[in-house]
Amino acid sequence: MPELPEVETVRRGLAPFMEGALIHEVKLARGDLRFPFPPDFARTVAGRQIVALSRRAKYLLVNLEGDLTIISHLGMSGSFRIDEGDADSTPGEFHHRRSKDAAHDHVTFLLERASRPVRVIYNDPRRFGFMLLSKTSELDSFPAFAALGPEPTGNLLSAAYLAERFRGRKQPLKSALLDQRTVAGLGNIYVCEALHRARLAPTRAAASVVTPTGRPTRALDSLAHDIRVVIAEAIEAGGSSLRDHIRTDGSLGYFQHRFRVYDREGEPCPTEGCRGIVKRIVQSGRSTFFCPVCQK
DNA sequence: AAGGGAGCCTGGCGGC
DNA sequence: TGCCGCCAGGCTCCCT
Repeated sequence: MPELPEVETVRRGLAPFMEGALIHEVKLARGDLRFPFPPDFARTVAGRQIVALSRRAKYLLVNLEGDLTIISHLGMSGSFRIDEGDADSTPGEFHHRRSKDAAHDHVTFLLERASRPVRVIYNDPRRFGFMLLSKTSELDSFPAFAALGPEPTGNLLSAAYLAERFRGRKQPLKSALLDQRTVAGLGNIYVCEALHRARLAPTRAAASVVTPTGRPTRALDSLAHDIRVVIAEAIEAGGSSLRDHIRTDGSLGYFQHRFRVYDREGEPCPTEGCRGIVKRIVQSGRSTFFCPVCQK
């Protein structure tokens, strides 16, 4: 499921229910997901108030009082959902979905917010996700965060920065962009989409969009811009839902309808005036979708 | 030393 | 209908 726009959508969906809430209890259905939960995870977290929900790259951060943060990663199939009030009074459709998925409900947060009970449930069939703890004051030295590149939101991501990263690198643009040290939060979908918008072939060497003096080419200017735009549009659309519900209320994101190439093998290239057909290739074991005609 | 591939898991889908 | 192999939005480790 989750690249940056999907995690940001989850954060926005959870925030109204979680920020300011008191954690009464945490129930773990098993001792591990991708990694074991930290020792005494439930006991350490219980009794604290949630100060804020934030995000770094594809990580959701639950900032608690007392210099403690839950670092949550959704892996490939993780999702959160909210359950307000009595468990018995949930609507039929919701109940149906819940019972179907219950085998993969791994964590339940029992919260109280504004004197009302709220349950926040983490579900993850493939269990590639995880939850860890860090002192809030030491988050920057968390191993996965130490080397992260800039966020593609706002104006932090510049062509000059990418030129510096790409200079001298033979690695294909696709893999260079999937590397979280280049840009934080990009995944397979949005890398394919950004490269198409910038009309750059995913197989092209990263160094080929940098001039001999280390400056960005015009194509790289475009790429830096297109990455920011595609991420902003996807967040606006509530992310992309392929086979999973991603929003905390069970509704779907709709950016998947705006994919230009991702999962569109064999379809006509959407670039105006281009007569190409979207092609699928495999790079580093991952599917890449692109137009061999207009992406050079 | 950079880059490719395997592995971690389960579920859904297409093909036979 | 049933079974089988393939594929999936991420990340880390190991090998060359």
